[in-house]
Amino acid sequence: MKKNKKISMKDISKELGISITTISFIVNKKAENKISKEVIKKVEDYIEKVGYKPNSSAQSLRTGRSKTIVFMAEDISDPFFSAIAKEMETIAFNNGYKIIYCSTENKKERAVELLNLFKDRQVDAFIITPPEGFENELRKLIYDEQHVIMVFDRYFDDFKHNYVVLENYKGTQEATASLYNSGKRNIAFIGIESNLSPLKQRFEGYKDKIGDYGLKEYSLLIQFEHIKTQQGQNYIKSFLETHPEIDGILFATNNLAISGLRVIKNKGLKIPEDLGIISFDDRDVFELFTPPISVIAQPVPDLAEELIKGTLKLLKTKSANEYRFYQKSLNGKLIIRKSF
Amino acid sequence: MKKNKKISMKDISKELGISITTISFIVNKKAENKISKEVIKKVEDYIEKVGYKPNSSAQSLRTGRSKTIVFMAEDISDPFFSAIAKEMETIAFNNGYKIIYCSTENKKERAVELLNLFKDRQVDAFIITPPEGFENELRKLIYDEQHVIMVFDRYFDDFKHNYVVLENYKGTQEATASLYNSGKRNIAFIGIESNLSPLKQRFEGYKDKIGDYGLKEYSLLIQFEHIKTQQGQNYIKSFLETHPEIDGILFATNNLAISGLRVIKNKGLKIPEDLGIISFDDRDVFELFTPPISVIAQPVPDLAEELIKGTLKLLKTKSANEYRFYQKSLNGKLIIRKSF
DNA sequence: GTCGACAGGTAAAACGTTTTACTAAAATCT
DNA sequence: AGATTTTAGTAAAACGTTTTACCTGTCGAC
Repeated sequence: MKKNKKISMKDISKELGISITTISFIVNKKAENKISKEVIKKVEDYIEKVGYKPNSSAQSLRTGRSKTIVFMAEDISDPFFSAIAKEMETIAFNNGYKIIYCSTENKKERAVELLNLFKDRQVDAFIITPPEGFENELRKLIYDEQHVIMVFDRYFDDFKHNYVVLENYKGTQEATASLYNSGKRNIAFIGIESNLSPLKQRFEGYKDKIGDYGLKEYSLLIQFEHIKTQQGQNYIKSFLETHPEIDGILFATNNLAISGLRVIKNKGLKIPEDLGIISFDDRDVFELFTPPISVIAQPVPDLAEELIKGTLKLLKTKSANEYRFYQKSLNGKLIIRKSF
Repeated sequence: MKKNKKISMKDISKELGISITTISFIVNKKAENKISKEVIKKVEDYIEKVGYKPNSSAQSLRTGRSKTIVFMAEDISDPFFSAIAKEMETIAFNNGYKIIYCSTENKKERAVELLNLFKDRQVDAFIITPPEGFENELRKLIYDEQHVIMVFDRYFDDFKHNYVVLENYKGTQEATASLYNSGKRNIAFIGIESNLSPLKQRFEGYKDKIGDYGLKEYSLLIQFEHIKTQQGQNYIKSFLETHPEIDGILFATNNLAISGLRVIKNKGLKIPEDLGIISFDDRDVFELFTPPISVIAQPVPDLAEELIKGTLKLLKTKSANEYRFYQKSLNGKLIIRKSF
């Protein structure tokens, strides 16, 4: 059983007869034109030999930076968010950062609670998927408390902030068009009742395109909490029964589509003959479904890269005291399968 | 713009004319029979008023404990692991712990690298899904370096350690039995070529049950890296073509089943008429598939709860210096749908 | 031979806690 | 009343870094 005393700079200092300051400079690569080559070599070799690693708590305490980023997702067990999380992880690690994840469940109170938990815990930056009604908290965080905040998936018009989002409007426009081009003329939109930017824009994209074609609008907006419930499925069911002429559906999110597909399956409707289907967000279930469902996919690796690189950049420029907003909007990708 | 100076114990001390020691005792609820009610009240009120939160870096530095747990999953974007992660998160938070996630991709080198990254970073415990060939590292970690390690999903016979796993053997026994009971007599096992305990035990469960029935064994073991690839699908395809008499398949993991279902779909085979199917691990795609696929589901919330509660318990008893192994084995749950 | 510049390095304060050992005053015991 | 214990509290060291300001010696220039 190994003697488990962690080695510190002081130990190295004593052992080598070199001051702690010098060790620190060398460890932090700030020794270049202050310390002689020989001393640097000596220290580096010794560090290598004994496997010294600086104590990160002490570093955080001294510098006020913890090399930690919090990713507050809507739901970290959702395939979309967990895929994003995984991509970010790697890049963050390679830059010496750790990521802590948490889920808001799209509840404002939960988000506030989590925020309070982390705010005073030496976190360098937040990547946040803000739930509805979170504007004011967010604004305070950014403008009053001056935290580094990257907003993901949605944004707010009323104040400037960093964000990485998707071109949602374009996405549903394209989706609606491809449903139209396959011959569908009674195209419905099933979305979520929400003021969040992506959900509104997806709806707008649909409406505008439908308007362009001079078609009739059919839409069903479901409350957030019913997306995955039986209740939600009931809404969809009666919506379809009220409008039997509907021959195409655009689902605003993958979870919505999954609920919808359950209903369609139960009712014995045929895709694509009775109903053309397209959904936002890809998931393996869509590819495996019979028939495979067409989607507007989000470019997960690109989003994740923008998110984390953007955040890292903000962190750098912040310490350089020249702050500029980081705002990116990426295009979705239409994947045509066999569902219309 | 608020003055952003963080408030510290020293500030409170000065403001209230009370020593830092006293403040510390009160903050840490160790004041009970040392400090008068009035002083406690006064300090608590003030803390409440100014929203003081202790600096966690300083706490970590002083105590050597960081209140951080690392969860090294096989792949954090896998639905199974991300579901586990999310459940653990909440419980950990409520106990004042943060979780940092990372993915080994089932690669030993990656795991070692991650471990080195975290080992010297003031982490209180590790929850690890060890990749193949990780035994020795793990043993060192536990016995030489005396870290708090909880092993998840798999375990090793050669040395004692904490774990939370599933009753995999029972699971495939049951699965094989239900395939048999539905009339299938040429039941194949499609698994993964691996020495990891769950994969071996799942295979054993199948083999023993098949032996009990006096049936012929059919099995295909795929390498880890081919599970999700086209290559893997090709293996499955030719396996099925070599043994056209197969009328039932037990898939050892969900990802394997997904690859298998793609093949089955492409070949135009009918489930359950041509082929009865059952898979390990539930996923929404199985429920939505046509026909819905039966599974042995893992009890995710229970597993997560055991994992995190077990780890927290180890952390407590470790500081109390009475260490006992925490070993739990939970039962899977057979969910019969329409696939045989 | 004095001045300045530079190279190579160090001492010590500070970051914000926790915790040990101590004290002064009050209460209790004998 | 004197000794002892209890109550209520505090001073100061320590955790392991980073960073500022300083020091010492050497060399070249004048």
